Amino acid sequence: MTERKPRAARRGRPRQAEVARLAGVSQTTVSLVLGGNKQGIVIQEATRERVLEAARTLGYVPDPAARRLAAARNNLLGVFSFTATFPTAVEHSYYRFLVGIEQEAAARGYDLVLFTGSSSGGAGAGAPGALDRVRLADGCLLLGRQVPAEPLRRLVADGFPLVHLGRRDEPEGLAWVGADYATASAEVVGYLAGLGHRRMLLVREDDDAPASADRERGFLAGLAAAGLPASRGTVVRTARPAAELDAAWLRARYAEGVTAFVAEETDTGDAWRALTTAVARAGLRVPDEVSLALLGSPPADLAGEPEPTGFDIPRADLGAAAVRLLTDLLAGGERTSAALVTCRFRPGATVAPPARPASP
Amino acid sequence: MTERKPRAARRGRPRQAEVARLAGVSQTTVSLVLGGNKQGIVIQEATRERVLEAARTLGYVPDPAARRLAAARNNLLGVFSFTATFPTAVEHSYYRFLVGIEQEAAARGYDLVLFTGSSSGGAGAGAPGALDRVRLADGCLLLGRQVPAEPLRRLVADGFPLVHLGRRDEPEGLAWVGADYATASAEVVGYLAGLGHRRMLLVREDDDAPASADRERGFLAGLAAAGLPASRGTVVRTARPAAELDAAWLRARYAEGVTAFVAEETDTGDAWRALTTAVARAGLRVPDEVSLALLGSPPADLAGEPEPTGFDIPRADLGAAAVRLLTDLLAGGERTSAALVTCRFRPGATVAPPARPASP
DNA sequence: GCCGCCAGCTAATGCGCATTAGTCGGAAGG
DNA sequence: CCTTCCGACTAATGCGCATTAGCTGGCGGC
Repeated sequence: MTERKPRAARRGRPRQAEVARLAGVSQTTVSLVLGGNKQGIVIQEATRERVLEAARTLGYVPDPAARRLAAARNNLLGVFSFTATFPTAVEHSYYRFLVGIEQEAAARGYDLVLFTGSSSGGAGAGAPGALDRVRLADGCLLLGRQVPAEPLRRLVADGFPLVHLGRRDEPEGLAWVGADYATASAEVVGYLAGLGHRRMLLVREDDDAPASADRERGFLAGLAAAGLPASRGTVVRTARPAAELDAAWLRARYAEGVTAFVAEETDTGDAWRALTTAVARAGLRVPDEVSLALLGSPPADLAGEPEPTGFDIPRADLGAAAVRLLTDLLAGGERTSAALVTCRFRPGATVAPPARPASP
Repeated sequence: MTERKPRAARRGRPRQAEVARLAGVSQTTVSLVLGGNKQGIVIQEATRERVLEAARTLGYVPDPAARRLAAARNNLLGVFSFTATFPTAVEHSYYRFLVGIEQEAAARGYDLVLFTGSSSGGAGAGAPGALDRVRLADGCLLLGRQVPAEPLRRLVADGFPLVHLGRRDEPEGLAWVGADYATASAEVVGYLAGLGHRRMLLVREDDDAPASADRERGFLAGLAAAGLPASRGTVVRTARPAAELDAAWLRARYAEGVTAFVAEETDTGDAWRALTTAVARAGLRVPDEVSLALLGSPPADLAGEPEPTGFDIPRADLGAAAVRLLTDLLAGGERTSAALVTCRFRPGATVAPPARPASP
């Protein structure tokens, strides 16, 4: 008469009560044995064995929701992405991150929850309350820029462990892991200077993303380190590089003694594209007459071209670092709120010593 | 005295009870109002408004864990992989699957759990009980061949919803989604025949994977459909294609009137590799003198080569189809246990009409 | 004038687990 | 011989929500 009539089909997923029955102990004991027994309650080895055996027999796996509800943890890390990274041209960037995330998570004994509709940029990410789903996991990795501020703020305020991939200062207290663009950019400048370039230019888009600012900072630091001057025209900001950086412009700079042009990587790769086009139209040869460098990776459609000198963002490392930070937060909650990973210098084939002596 | 002393800091997140108090109703009513009230219980508009207002005021957000606990489902689909697919050369195959899986899962309102250590082929996949972790999800997708039979059998026996990507007959009752290699292979043969080829060969590795068998079946069916004969030597089985299929062998076949060589895709791509190498060494030109076709995708390292004629496995579609099947199983459990997705023909550049009339 | 009924709620219960108070049968102590 | 204590568990409780049984007060019907 007291027949169990579950509301939703239970799929035969065994619970602790079943394990307990099989082992001839109470549900509490099962919880104690399987949960690591942080209370230090003494349990006989034989009993422990019986419970473990029973659990194995039944294929018991704790219910994450229940666990969560009872204020424990799941060994689940969330991954939530706000940009439409999955199926588009930028897809590899997401995948690379994922590879690093996956490996590090595995190493630390966590499984991953991919919050869908987030990575495909579909309805999911924008829907109200979408971000709240991450509360199922113990903590969550965030990627992308278009983060809805308000829900995020609340999550952070509630103390939910979150780590953003990429620098992000927005909600106070949000942890992040970024690439060290500044150092890598300086390194590229150093390389150019070492080859003998005395005058070089940075082309960047006209926004104020931290990533752009960091690169400019590094670029200028690199110049300073090499003892090279920076004038007004050393950093070129343009919203429409394709239109403004034409052959004439490039020739003019070349005539002024500029022998190396450096572009920042952007979503579209437009700065780099404009630069290569302009050089070609100006009839200058790379790298014999003009050296070109790219502060990041080339756009996918330019894969066939000669490899640009510059640096690569170690996406996998970045993902791994983010997982490390997140699990640290979970473990003890150091207030370690940020970390930088270093980019790898890429020699490439677009840089050579300047052909003619630099003008004064 | 009855002061609330939560075990884990409650982070000040409001719950339904708080909303209820503020609105002057019961927690049940709040749940009813906010939960969509699927029971059709009548609630006065004024009350509804008050509740909504209160919820808004407090910034109430339902706790997903509690919600899932109460509803006895997680809205979680698992993804478990047995092969070391993640960081290796074959990585794209895994990624492609994932793209399709992700999109379809998102469309159906499921999140994904990536069981780690499975896809990275690390300790995870092999460890005892590793497969049991999937019970955390409502159902699970399986990829890879090296599936531990016993745990899998139990899962299936327990009625846990599982779908394997790729054909698989092993444990009776396991659902799967595969690519229709047979039809696609026949199509390639038909294409060759249509161009005038009268004698062609299939090179396959010496194992009995369903995938290989299907291709052979399709190949032979294609021949039959074109009214072409198949003799003993029409299908070449070899465990070491690189060694056995040398220039001499190829020249001999060519002398016999074979104008088209077809290779099956394998993990390593060795059959295709051997074929192209042999043709080159034999001094024959592709596709002018000899046509080559590949039943599948070329290995990644041969990406620069001319695109092989053949077909592509629609991995994303396959992933999506698998999710569809799995969610159907979850929803009502049709005993739909298998599905095939069709492969896309790829014209490529390694096939042309035979240069000389086919010998009898 | 009593019954039944219905609209509009509320009380109670359980999901699966972790945790906190016991409980119980001895062994040690006096 | 009775109290204390301890080892080894178990009973009970609550997490936040959904769901299912009520419960209540008014109104129409006969």
